[in-house]
Amino acid sequence: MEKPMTIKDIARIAGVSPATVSRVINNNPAGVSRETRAHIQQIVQTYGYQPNNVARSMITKRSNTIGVVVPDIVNQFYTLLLKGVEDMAASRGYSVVLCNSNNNEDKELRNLSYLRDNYVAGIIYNNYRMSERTANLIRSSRVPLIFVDNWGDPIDGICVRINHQHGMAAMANYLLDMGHRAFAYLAGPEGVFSADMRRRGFLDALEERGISFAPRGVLQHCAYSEDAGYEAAKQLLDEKRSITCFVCANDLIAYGVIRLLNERGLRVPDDCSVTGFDDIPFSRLLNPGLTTIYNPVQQLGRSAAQLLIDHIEGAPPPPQRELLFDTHLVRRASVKFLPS
Amino acid sequence: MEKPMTIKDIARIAGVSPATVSRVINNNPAGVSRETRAHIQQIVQTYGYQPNNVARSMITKRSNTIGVVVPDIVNQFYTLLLKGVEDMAASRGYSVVLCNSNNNEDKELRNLSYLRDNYVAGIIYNNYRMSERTANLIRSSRVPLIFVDNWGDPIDGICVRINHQHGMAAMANYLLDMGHRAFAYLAGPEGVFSADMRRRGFLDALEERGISFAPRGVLQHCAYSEDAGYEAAKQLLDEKRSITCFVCANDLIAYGVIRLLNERGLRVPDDCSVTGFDDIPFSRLLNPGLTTIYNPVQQLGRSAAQLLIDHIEGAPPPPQRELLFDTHLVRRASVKFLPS
DNA sequence: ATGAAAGCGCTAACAG
DNA sequence: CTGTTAGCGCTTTCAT
Repeated sequence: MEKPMTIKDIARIAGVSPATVSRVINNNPAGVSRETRAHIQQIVQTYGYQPNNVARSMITKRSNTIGVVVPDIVNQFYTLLLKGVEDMAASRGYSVVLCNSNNNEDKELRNLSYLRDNYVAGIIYNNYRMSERTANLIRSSRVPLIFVDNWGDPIDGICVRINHQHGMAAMANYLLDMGHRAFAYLAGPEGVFSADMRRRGFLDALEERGISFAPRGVLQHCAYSEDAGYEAAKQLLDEKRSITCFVCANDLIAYGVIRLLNERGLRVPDDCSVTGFDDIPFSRLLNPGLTTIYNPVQQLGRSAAQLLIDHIEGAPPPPQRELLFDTHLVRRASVKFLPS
Repeated sequence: MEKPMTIKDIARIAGVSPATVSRVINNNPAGVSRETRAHIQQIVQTYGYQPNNVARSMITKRSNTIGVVVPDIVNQFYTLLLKGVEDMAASRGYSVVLCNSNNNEDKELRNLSYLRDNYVAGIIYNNYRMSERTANLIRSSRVPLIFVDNWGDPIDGICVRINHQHGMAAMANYLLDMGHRAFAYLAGPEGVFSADMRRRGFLDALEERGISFAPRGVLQHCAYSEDAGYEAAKQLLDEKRSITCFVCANDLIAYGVIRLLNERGLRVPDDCSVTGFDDIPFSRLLNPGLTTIYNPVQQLGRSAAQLLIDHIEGAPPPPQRELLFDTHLVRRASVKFLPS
C-alpha cells in the first residue's frame, strides 16, 4: 500500500511551503495569490490529496463529525431521527456517528467522553432521564450540544421537540368525541419529559372539557416499550377493570397492549380501543391500523442538525431556546365509536 | 475549562519521563520496574488521566473503534445487528460507530473513507450489492473487515451469515405440507446475495419434492421494503393471478403485501396466506402473526464483532472463511391449511 | 530500566 | 503574499 500523500508532498510538488498549502486547503482568507492558489488546487486535484483529519483535529481540537447519542437504537423513532440528522449533516459537509447509550448511564458517559475525546464538532443528545453525572460531563466538555426533548433540567441549552401536550390533548378530545370515558392511560416512564408532558396534555384536556378522569380512569406508568405495555395491560385486565380504551404514551406501548388483547381473544377495537403516540411506520400496518399522533421526527432530526451546525459555525443563537414542532392526529381503525 | 492532563503532566508528577509513562499505559512489555509501574499507575488513577486517543492514533494509525456500515438503518434488522456488535465490542473494550450508507454508493464510499481516515481498527460491512469502486476502496484500505452476508464477490474475506437456503427451504416444505401450490414468490432485489440464496432455497426445495413451481407460481423481484411489497402485490393482484400464498423474501416485503391485502378487503390467511423472512420483532405483533423464518441477527452481530476483534488483535484467521448460522421456522397464523 | 530526541501530519503565530 | 518555526500529545527508536 502506497502511503497516503501528506501536505509536504503537495508542497514540494507545488514548490511552495506546507503553510501555503494549508492556507489553500482551508480556504484561509489570509492572503494567497490567485495564481498560487489555483496552482495548488490543481495539484491537490490531480493527486487526489486528502488532508489527514486526525492530524488536523489534533491541532484544531475540532473535527467535521457530529455525534448523535440516543437511548435505544432499536426503537424506530430514533433511527428516523438519525436519518433526519444525517440528511442535514451530509448536505452541510459533516459526518455523523451514532452512539447508542442503551438507556444505561455508564454507557452514555462512555459515549459522551468518546465523542469529546475525538473532538466532535457537536452533539445531538437525547435520553429518557439525564443523570447529574451526565450533566456534569456535558457542562465540562463544552461541546456544542442540542437536545431533543429537553426537560427543564440540569442543563440549559438549545432544544428541539414536538408539542407533546397539544398532541395528547388532540387525542383526548378525539377520544371524548368518540364517546370514551373509561380510560387506561399507560403513561410511559415517570419523570421522563415527553411522558410527563403527554400525560399533562391528556389530563388537562379532560379537565377543560369538564370531564373527570378519576372515577373510571386508571393511570399507570411503564417503560417506553412493547413488553412494558404488555405487562401493564395484563395487570389492568387481571384487576378486572372495565376499560373502553387504552391510551398509550407511545406506539411501542400500544403494540404490547394489542398483543395482550389478541392473546386474550379481545378484539380491537370492538372489545377495546387502543391508541398510541409517535406514528412510527409500522403503526399503519397493524390490523386494525393504530390511531396515533404523528410525530415529525425526521424533521426534528433535520432541525436539530441545522441548529447545531449553525451554532458550530458561529451563528448567533436562535432567539428562543426551544424549537417546537406540531403533531397531528392520525385516525385509523383502532378506536371504536361509542354512542352515548 | 481546565485543559485535560497530558502524558507530560503525569510524567512530571511521577518524576519520570513521558516515555516511561507511555510504556505503562500501554502495558508495554518492555522493562519498567515493578515499582515505577505501580507508582505511575497510582498517579494515573488518582488524577483520572485519560490518554488522548487522537494523538495516539496519529502515530499508531490505529484506534479502538470499529465501524459498522449498513445500507438501511431504519430496517430493524440492521439495528439488531448493530446491537449485537455493540455488546461484543463493549465487552472487549472497543467503541463502535455506525455509518448508514443508505443504499447509496457515494455515501458508502464516503463512509468507508471516513472510517479509514479515522484509523478505525476494523469494519463490519454489509450492503445489498458491492460496487467495483467500493471493492477497490476496501482492498486498498487494508483495514480488517468482516462481511455480513458476503456474496461470492469481488473481495474475499471473512464472512458471517445465516443459511438462507436452508431457511427458505424449510419455509417451502412447510407451505407444501400446508397444501399450498400456487405461490407468488416476492424475491427481493435480484443479484443480492441473501435474496438469491433464499430464492434458490425455495425453488430447490420444491424441485426436491417433485413439485414444479412454474405453472401456477409466479416470481417477482422487488426491493427489500414494505413499499416494494405493496406494489408487487398490487400488480400481481391486478393481473388476476390466483395465488394461495405470498412468499416474501423478507418481513418488510410481507408487511407491504399485508397492507395491500387489507386495503382490498382480503383477509389473511383466509383469503390469502403470507410469509416473511427474518422475524424482526414486529412480525409477531401483526394480526394474524406473521409466519416467518427466525434470523439470529443479534448473534450474527456478536460473532462478526468477535471475529473482527480477534483478527485485529492478531489471532490466526478461522479455518473456514464463512461462519454459518441456523435459522428456524416460526409458525404463526398467517398461513392457512389447505386440505387437498 | 529509563530518558532524550525525533517525529506522526498538520496548523498557527510570527517574520519577512 | 509566503516561508520559518513551533508545537498538538503521544509513541518509538536509540542511547545510556
